[in-house]
Amino acid sequence: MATRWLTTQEMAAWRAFVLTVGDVIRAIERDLQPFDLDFGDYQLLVMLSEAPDQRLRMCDLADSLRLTRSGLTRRMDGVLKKKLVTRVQSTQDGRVAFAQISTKGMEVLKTAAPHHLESVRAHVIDLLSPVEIKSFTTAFTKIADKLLEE
Amino acid sequence: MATRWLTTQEMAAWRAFVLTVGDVIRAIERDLQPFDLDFGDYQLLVMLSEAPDQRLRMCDLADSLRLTRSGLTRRMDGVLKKKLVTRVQSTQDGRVAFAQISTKGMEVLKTAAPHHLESVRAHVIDLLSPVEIKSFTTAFTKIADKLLEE
DNA sequence: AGAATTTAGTTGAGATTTCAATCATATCTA
DNA sequence: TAGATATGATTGAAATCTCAACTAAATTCT
Repeated sequence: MATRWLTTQEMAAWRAFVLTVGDVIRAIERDLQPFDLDFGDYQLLVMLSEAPDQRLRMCDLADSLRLTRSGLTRRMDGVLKKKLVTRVQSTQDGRVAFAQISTKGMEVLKTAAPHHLESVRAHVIDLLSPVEIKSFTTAFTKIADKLLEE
Repeated sequence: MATRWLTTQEMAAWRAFVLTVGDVIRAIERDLQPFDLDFGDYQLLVMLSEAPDQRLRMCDLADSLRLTRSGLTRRMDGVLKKKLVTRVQSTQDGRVAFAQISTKGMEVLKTAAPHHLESVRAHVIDLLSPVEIKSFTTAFTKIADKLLEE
C-alpha cells in the first residue's frame, strides 16, 4: 500500500496541534497554582461537584478522568491530604468506595473556578471566533467518536 | 469584576478538547508500539532528522520538544541505549553537546513514519473536512501565538 | 450451595518528568 | 585580565502515572 503522506495543510494542522496542546495545559495549570491545585485536581473536583450527591464510585471517576484505577488511588492521596475530598465506603457493595467532594473542596472550587475560566478564555476561547468554536467542537467530537468505535 | 462564564458552546468546545486530547495521543502512541517507540522518541527522531547535519544542540532540542534540559537528558538515556541517537561533544564550545540521529535511528524512523502517518490520518486528519483542517490550524496557530506573547 | 469468574480497589516496581543544586565553560565588564 | 555573570548540561530527590500482581467482595454457573 502506498503511503498517504500528509499534505502541507494537514501537516501544519497536526504539528500545530501537537506542539501547542502541552503548552496550553501548562499555561492553564500555571494559573491554577495560586489555589494549590493542578489541572488533575481541578478536573477531579469538577467531576465530583457535578455528580449526584457530589460523589462518584472510584472506578467511574477514574474513567471520567482518563486515569487507571491505580492512578486515581494515587491522585486521591493528594486531594485527601488537602481535605478537598473524602472517601466513603459503600454499604451496598463491599468492594466499592466513593470519592466525595468535601465542604472545603466545594469552597476551593468555587474560589478557583472564576479564575480558571478566565484563564481558559484568555488562552483559548477568546482567541477564537464563534465559527471557529463551532468547528473546534465538531472536530474534537468527531475525533472522540472515532476513538469510541475501537 | 464579574465572572465571564463560558457559554454552552464554549464549554462544549473546551471539554471536548480536554477529554479528547489525551485519548488521541494515547491512540497514536499505541500504534507506535510495534516499532518500540513512544511518541516522545518519535518526535525527537523527527526533529533530528530534519535538522542540519541531522543534529541539534541539547538545549535547542529540549526547547523544540517542550522538555526541560533535565528532561531531555533523561529521554536521551533511552534513545541512546536503543542506539537510535549518538551524543557528540562540540569542539567549538566546551559546554555544548549535540544529539545526532544515527543510521539505525534514520532506518527506524523511515520504517515507522508511514504507519505513524496512517495512524494520524485514521485518528485525526481523515475525520476532518478541508475546511475543518484549515480552521483547526488557524485555531492552534492563534493559541500558540498568544502563548508566545507571555 | 460451592467453585469459577468478574469487578473494585490497592500496592510495589518502574518509567517519565520537573525542580533545585551543581559543575564546567563562555562571555561580559570594570 | 580578573571577577562576576550567563549559559549548557547533568544529577538527586520528589511527583505523577502505568503495569502487573494481589486482596476482597459480588456474581454466575452448574
